[in-house]
Amino acid sequence: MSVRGSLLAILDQGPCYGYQLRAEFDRRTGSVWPLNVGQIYNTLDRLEREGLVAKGEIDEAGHVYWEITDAGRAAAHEWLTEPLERPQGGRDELAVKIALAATLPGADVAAVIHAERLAGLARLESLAEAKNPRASHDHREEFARALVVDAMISRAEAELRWLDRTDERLAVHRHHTVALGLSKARPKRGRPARLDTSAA
Amino acid sequence: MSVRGSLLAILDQGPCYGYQLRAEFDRRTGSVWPLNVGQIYNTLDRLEREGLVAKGEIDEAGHVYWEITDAGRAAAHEWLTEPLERPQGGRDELAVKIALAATLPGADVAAVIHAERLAGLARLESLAEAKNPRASHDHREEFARALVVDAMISRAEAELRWLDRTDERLAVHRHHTVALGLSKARPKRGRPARLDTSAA
DNA sequence: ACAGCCATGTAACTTGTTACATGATTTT
DNA sequence: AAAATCATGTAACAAGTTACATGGCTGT
Repeated sequence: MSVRGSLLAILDQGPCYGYQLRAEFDRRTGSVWPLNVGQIYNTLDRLEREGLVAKGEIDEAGHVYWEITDAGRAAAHEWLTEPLERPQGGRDELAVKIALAATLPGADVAAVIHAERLAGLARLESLAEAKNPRASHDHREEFARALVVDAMISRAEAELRWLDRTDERLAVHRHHTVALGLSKARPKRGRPARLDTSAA
Repeated sequence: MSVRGSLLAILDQGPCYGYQLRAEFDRRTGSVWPLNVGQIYNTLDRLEREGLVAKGEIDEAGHVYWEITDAGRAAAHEWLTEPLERPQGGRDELAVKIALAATLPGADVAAVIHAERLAGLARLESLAEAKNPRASHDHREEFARALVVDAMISRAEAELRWLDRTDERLAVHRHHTVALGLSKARPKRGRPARLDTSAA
């Protein structure tokens, strides 16, 4: 919902045309996440379908301006006011992967963790570089960039710490079995059925 | 890709039928993210289209078993081996929202941050509760649950810290202007055009 | 003249997600 | 007999993402 919400919030400041919206999004997020222009037009169409924005005038230069509707204003306000809904299946990709790996008899969890750890460190490094102020930027855009990069660093560090903790935990519990074969305790009542590469 | 990858990784252990796959996924992730069964069948169909899995035998009880193909095995291996690709537009929803709010002349950033902070604390609290071992579980499933819950706590804490830092930073820089009106510096060459609810 | 940015759009696709329909079998 | 669980599926949607087509204008 971040593109959706962002466009609404920006349009709440006044009519904009598509290409301009991208520029606004970029400015306001420190140009950290380049946004494909096509997506702007897609999203505008979808927002129009929902009655949250409307096609407005076209100026002499041919720019197609979009305006926010009352419903759109309400939606923008809600997006800002209400805390982000973490969708039901807000799965943490990394956690899923490591948890899976830890329970697969065949897999080398330590190697998986190590690979992710390296990638995390690399990411951190490039983020540290991205932190250095850019040259030609507006100082407000620079500020936005700092916020955003800081968030990414924060998250990356948290992931690394978690990976380390998990690695240790696994090392400690290594002598216990963590691996899970395909469950033999099948549902209630089909006759048992087949297979089992299990190693429990 | 976490459902996709998980199914492949599980099927790599041996053939399973749909309903069973959900049980396996749940067990291996501590039942933290309940997975709609329908999605299993959807995903299996999609994986079949890609040639990564194939419909296998049906046992006496009527269970439709799925098998992994060689290509599927390769994909599963890659999913585990290669660090997760953070997609291009790997936008951090929270960071986008706060950055946007911070640059909108009209918005009350502090309030937005405060709301997210409260939500974050609430989440942390419910996670702390979710950390308590469940009764009837297998101890390995309990372990998986611990890993996953820990990851979520770790992330939630990181977000809270970032929110606090950001709040402070904004307070310090409050006297400087952070708000960004719609850019007057329009692209190169259309005649200026219209509007401006800007407040810079 | 040619490269490159400005600008608008379209089509297709991916992953995830829900809601619903259907029926068999257990459990109460 | 009713409620719950097992089990398989379908249809539709949401949000994001890319690749491509098209044209005008601008600076070199």
